[in-house]
Amino acid sequence: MERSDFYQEVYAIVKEIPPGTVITYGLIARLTGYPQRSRMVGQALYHAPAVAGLPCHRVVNSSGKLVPGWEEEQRHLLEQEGITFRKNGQVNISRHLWKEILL
DNA sequence: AGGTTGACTCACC
DNA sequence: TGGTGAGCCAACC
Repeated sequence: MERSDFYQEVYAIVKEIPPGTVITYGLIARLTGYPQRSRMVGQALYHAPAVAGLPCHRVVNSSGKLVPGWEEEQRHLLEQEGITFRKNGQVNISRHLWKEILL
């Protein structure tokens, strides 16, 4: 499996995340068939071309934390979709997780 | 070639 | 709940 293939799979999954839901790096890694590569999912998104128009603001880590250095704008985008946050500023994952993909 | 780094996660305190 | 430490893996010095 080439790096670009893995990246493309990640992008394909992220592209399908419905508005108003979120998903974690670990879950994306699982869906690609490489459950140990959660860190690589982050790399893929970091290197994702802006023109791809991916809803990468809907990807958060397993504790609900936002992307380092992008918290403010990301939070706005998520709030516009109806995502709610906890007191500590982290996404309320249990409520908004994209569950359909787990079936 | 070997050490460091990070958009991570899990198991334990 | 929240913090910490170990495991993780490919990219990048």
